[in-house]
Amino acid sequence: MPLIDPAEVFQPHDHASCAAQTLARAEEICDAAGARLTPVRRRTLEVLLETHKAMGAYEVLDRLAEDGFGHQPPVAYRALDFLVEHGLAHRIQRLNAFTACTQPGGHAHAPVFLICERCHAVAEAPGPGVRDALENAANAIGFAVERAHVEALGLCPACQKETAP
Amino acid sequence: MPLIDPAEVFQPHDHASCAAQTLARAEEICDAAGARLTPVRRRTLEVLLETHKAMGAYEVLDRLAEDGFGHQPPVAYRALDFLVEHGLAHRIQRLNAFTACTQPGGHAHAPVFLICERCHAVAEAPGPGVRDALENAANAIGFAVERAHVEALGLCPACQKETAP
DNA sequence: GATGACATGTTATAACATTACATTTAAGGT
DNA sequence: ACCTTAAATGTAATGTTATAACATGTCATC
Repeated sequence: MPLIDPAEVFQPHDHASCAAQTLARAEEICDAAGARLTPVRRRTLEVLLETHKAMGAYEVLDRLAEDGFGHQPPVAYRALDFLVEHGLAHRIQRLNAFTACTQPGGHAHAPVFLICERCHAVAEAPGPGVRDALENAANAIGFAVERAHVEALGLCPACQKETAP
Repeated sequence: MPLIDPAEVFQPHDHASCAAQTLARAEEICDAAGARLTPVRRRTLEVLLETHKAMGAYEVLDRLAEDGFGHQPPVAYRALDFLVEHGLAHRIQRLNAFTACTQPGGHAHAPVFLICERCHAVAEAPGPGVRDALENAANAIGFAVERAHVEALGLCPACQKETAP
């Protein structure tokens, strides 16, 4: 039972509850892993959860600084790294930016990212099918995949409607 | 008939001929497209072709400067952008770096990249299977994919042997 | 030989990321 | 409670990657 359906990310939804539930789930995950969701880390996740767009580290940093945390880059990068390590956020390579995980603990930590070029929202689609295909392609030449980044650029359902007519 | 088999990239091979053939093919492609493979651009491609590792823009820039071209970042970025636009090179998002295309004109311009974490070589495997799986995952939520970056990290065949025993 | 499109050179700066070191905080053992 | 230690945070300095903006040069075409 995903917290939010991938398709809903691109549509208006009860975002307050979407964010609150994800945050609650994040706390459970940290608890279970014996990891500490400290104030900066928690606040960083809250900031990322405000939007489904990816956010740059410096934008996060500005927000943290406003809240009284340090205003040097490592403050943001450390918190973001923690979140990524624990599967609570993802780095979007294509954008050099970060986004809160919408499925923490979900689909085997191997999502594919769908990045809308018009509204800049980022959704996570289930990755297993794509991973399998990738494994096949790699195995065919003897390459052993450890992890993969799959990022698609295109138009989300809502923006397709806006653009076409 | 690919210029070089993906698997060979990770093994010793006649690299001089590999590079020369690719360069020749690049010239044909530019000709056919009415694009000009000017001295900087050609030299940039030659530099990338020296190795199957991805190369950062500033490393390329240094090489160009040595050869008497300008030594400001745009010199390298413009040449690299040209090569990428014409399918003669690829940007590897994960590494913020560039690599010469080993299959110019080949497998529908939709390769998946295999990045060896030990020797840092980058190979291109045929992407269609992966693209199809990605299309399926995206279509399921109404997302229209325009292009995608698929990058796998792991160990190439040669480095698996080196590491295991 | 003027025009216009493309390509290159150069300056400056923006945007993203890390190293290194000092200080504080929290957890566990005695 | 107190000490020890590991983890987390703060801060300064710097490194790396990328682009904007504008000037100059080159070349094909008319």
